[in-house]
Amino acid sequence: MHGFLLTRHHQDSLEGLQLDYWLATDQGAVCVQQNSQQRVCFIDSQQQQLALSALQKTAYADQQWQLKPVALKCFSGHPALALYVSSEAIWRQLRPYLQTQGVELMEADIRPHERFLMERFVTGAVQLDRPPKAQINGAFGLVTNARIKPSQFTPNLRCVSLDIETTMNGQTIHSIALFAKEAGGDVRKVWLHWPSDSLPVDLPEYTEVMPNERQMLRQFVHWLESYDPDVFMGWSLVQFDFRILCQRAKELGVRLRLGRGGEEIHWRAGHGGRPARLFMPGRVALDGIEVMRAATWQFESFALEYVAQKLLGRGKEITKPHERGAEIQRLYAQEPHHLVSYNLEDCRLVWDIFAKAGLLDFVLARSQLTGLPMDRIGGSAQAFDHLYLPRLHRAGWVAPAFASGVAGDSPGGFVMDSVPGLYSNVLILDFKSLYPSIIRSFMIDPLGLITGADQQDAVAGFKGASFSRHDAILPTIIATLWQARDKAKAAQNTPLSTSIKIVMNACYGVLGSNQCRFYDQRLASSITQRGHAILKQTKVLIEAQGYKVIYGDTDSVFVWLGDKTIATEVAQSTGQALAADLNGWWQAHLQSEYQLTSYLEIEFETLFKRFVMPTIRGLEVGSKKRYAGQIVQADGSLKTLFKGLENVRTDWTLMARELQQRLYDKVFANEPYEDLITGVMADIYAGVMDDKLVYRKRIRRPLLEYRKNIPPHVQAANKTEQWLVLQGQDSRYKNGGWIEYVITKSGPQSVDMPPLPLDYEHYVERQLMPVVDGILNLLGDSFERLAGQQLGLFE
DNA sequence: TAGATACGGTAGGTCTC
DNA sequence: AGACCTACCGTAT
Repeated sequence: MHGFLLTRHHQDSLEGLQLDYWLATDQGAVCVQQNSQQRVCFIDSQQQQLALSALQKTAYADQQWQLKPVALKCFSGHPALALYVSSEAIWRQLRPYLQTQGVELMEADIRPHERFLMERFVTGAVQLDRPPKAQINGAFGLVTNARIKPSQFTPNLRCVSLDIETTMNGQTIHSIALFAKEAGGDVRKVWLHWPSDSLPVDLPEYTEVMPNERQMLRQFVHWLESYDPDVFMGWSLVQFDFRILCQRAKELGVRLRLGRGGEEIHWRAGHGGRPARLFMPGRVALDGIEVMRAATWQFESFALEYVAQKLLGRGKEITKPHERGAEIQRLYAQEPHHLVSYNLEDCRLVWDIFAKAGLLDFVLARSQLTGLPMDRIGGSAQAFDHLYLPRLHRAGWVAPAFASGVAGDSPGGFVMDSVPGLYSNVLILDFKSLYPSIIRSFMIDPLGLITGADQQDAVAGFKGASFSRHDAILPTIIATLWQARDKAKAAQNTPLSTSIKIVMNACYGVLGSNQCRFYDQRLASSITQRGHAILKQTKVLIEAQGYKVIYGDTDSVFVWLGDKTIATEVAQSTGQALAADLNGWWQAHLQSEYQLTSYLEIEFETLFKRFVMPTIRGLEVGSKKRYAGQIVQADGSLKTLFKGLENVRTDWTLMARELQQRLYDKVFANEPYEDLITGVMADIYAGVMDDKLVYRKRIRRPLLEYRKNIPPHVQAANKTEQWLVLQGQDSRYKNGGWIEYVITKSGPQSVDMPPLPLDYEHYVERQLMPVVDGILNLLGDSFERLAGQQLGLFE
């Protein structure tokens, strides 16, 4: 029998430590229980006496812990001892005590339910050695002490999209909506809490009206028990909807038994920027925002309205964000039938976003690759552990305790000085997954770093590192991921190839983070400094072919083919030929110089027909991480692409961003631009551009924490807060958030407040002029000249 | 319980003349 | 008033 892991927990039971796994299978939900398990961690044999005497001082008898030699070595080179503890309660006492006694515990942070999976190489899908026994109510199957193996099973999950509407303070729930698409048709359900005797009219047929909130919650739980979903989807689902649901249920004395074994669900706040967590055995709550971020989707705003508009081309039924809260209250009071349909529509939007963006496939792929639970976002360090530790143990080693490697800074990517100017025919060559390919080619590996130290044939790294050619684990993991990614790409499975790319890159990221147990300056530097060398040498090789490299960042080089007219096809084949040459050179070089196989792979990625590399503002030197260029799209049309420039910066006004787009288009097309600029300037002064003069910026901290200086967006927020008090309204910015503000003749103020005359001089000088001069100066022209002419006309 | 560094630009704030 | 430094934000890779 095969299944896919939904949730995992551990707890003390009468039979020792118990592990609970919930699986989705083709025969419904299955609970797998493993009894009599133990906590395990490791101790350096040098600390044996210290550990023993500390343990014997505790109140716990020998049967509750065991310290045994095992056939594993520590990174120190000494043999390791394993400490087994039979209950979580005792573990919680022993662990801090041993640590205060100076005993260093290795792998003590690996929780037993994770260790059980990883030591069996199980990530997302599992195979059971026996069928489950159906439970009395038939709702799920139970297996005790199964043997489990990894599997490639892909589940058919039963999902449901959830959304609630509440009063503005979240103290009362008006309605709860669920939506799902099934083969047999759409599932629609809205529970409306309506205390009055006179029922509202025109309610959609899927509405169920309940006389009070308590009964609404009960009915909601009751319905879900029989629908029995595997996955809840939503928008801020855990942070908002489940928080309110749990809070209200508690206040009203309703038990939200939504766990699959009848467990009451618990909501736990996140601490220190971490997301909130939900305890719900057997079901997964997926927040669309978190999943999209993890899948590297980027939006100017993750408001449901905005994402739906961008992705689906349709938005919510109530659009103005500031009025939304009040509008919902009005709807509930006056037009409950509209509130019901609005509530359901939000569910449907979330469902459609998940479908369109392939989010569920992404979550499954990621879980299958990393072994992390489906609802765990981020967690690169854990994903690394899940893949690395079992292989390390098989090789006979125990992972070091935290922060035991060589500390110190490691450089990041190498960014070339750029050659500013306006060009034709610039192409980008790009190393595909440079850091993973360096890890793979140069045998970068935490274990190899230890064992390579006294191996004659080791590969030299940086900062004194040398890496074993024989013991490397990470290069093998990368190789497997790399092949899987090529396969996913060939099958056009984007969610899968995206997750593989993220996991591969995270393998570098965690090694450079002192939060990772394998952190060592020599590991991170052997990757990044090798990258520097590769990029510099690549530039030399290209220039030896007679082309100029005008820029490069970390894994890319920008090659200028010369301003003569070149047919697109010719430029493209030049790029491909260059890439092929370089790949061949690196293969030969690594073989002859290091006797290594090169997995470095440079690719011709982009051809710019026209290209701008600006200078730093007010200087002659070229800028970095800022450029624009004109690409040829698949249908033959031209498109201008911006990187880093004002056009892509959300903290610049729409006026400046749009002007930059139109101005660059004109310059690339060799069209006159004067009228465009003077026209926009005239429009600003005429007051017809006011709605495009709004700044939007995040207030990243609570207002009171801005002490050293008060930037304009914070000034605007402070002013608004004072005004809100006078209006008798609630604070809006006290804890930060987003603010939209304008610069008026009496300073910055938010768009919430009654409008004042705008400071048009500010906008011309600080928004229009920088954008215009950014490109005109390269043409020997300037805004000053244009403005002077304009003034001349008026004189 | 936790991926990283590199970069540019604006505006606020301080120092100097 | 202008030079210089720093805080803050958003971005590239």
